[in-house]
Amino acid sequence: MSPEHTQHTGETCPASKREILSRIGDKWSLEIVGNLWHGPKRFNELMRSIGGISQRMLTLTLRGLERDGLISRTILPTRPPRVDYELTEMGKTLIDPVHALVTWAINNEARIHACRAKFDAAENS
Amino acid sequence: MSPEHTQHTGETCPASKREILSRIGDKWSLEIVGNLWHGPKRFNELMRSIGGISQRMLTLTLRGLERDGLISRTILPTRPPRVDYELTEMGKTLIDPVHALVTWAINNEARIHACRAKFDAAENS
DNA sequence: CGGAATCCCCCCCGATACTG
DNA sequence: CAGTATCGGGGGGGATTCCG
Repeated sequence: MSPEHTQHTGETCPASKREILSRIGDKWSLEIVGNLWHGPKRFNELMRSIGGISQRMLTLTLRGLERDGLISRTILPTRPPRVDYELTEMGKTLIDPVHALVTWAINNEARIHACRAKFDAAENS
Repeated sequence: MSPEHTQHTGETCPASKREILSRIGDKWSLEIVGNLWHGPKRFNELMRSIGGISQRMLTLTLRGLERDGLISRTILPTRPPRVDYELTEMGKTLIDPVHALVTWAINNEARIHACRAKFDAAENS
């Protein structure tokens, strides 16, 4: 164990890295991790707080994250049934990197939209 | 300007954040940014170093990143023609967050595959 | 060399309906 | 409440061909 910080200043890393990145870097996974970093949430809680995700995609993405060991799924034997989703220890190590990316997105959103408008105007000339 | 670090501990940020995230979080954008953080590269240079990307997707993704103001495209009037792609100033601010994510992916790849195997074995029982 | 254009397949994903 | 099942379209993306 203890993969000791794989020295990696650039290139390398063929397809497997990309596989992992597209797993956690897809449209909904980042969102779910972002919505779980305060603590556990239930299915419909996630559904509401994410907004715009279909039941199907929420289920599928949660399954994928669970399969990868990033979140845990706990069934509470209450009535009505209740299921809590929570970041695992490994999942929690994702918080910092994801948070950095989310913060970047928020801070640069306006600038990006400005660039887009400029670019589109230029090519329509 | 100067969006001064948007305080953001969790939720918030509706659809626009997701739009930006899915822009840079798609299959190829992260890869391209990762391959440019050492300096400019040419089209076919990127093609080779990324590996597995089609000409079409490289073109499309580069256009998208250029449109968003994250990379610049410079045509050198040499013979044969030569085109350099390079991170813009805003693009360079992406290096740290992306690098964090890539490092995470590399360091957790083995563990994730182990989790997957375990999960798949469990449900096939 | 660095593209643009066309064709076409696959699968992602939303909508809807049903279950425990 | 928390899912599963099924259908169907839309577009992501590969292969190929042609251009400057």
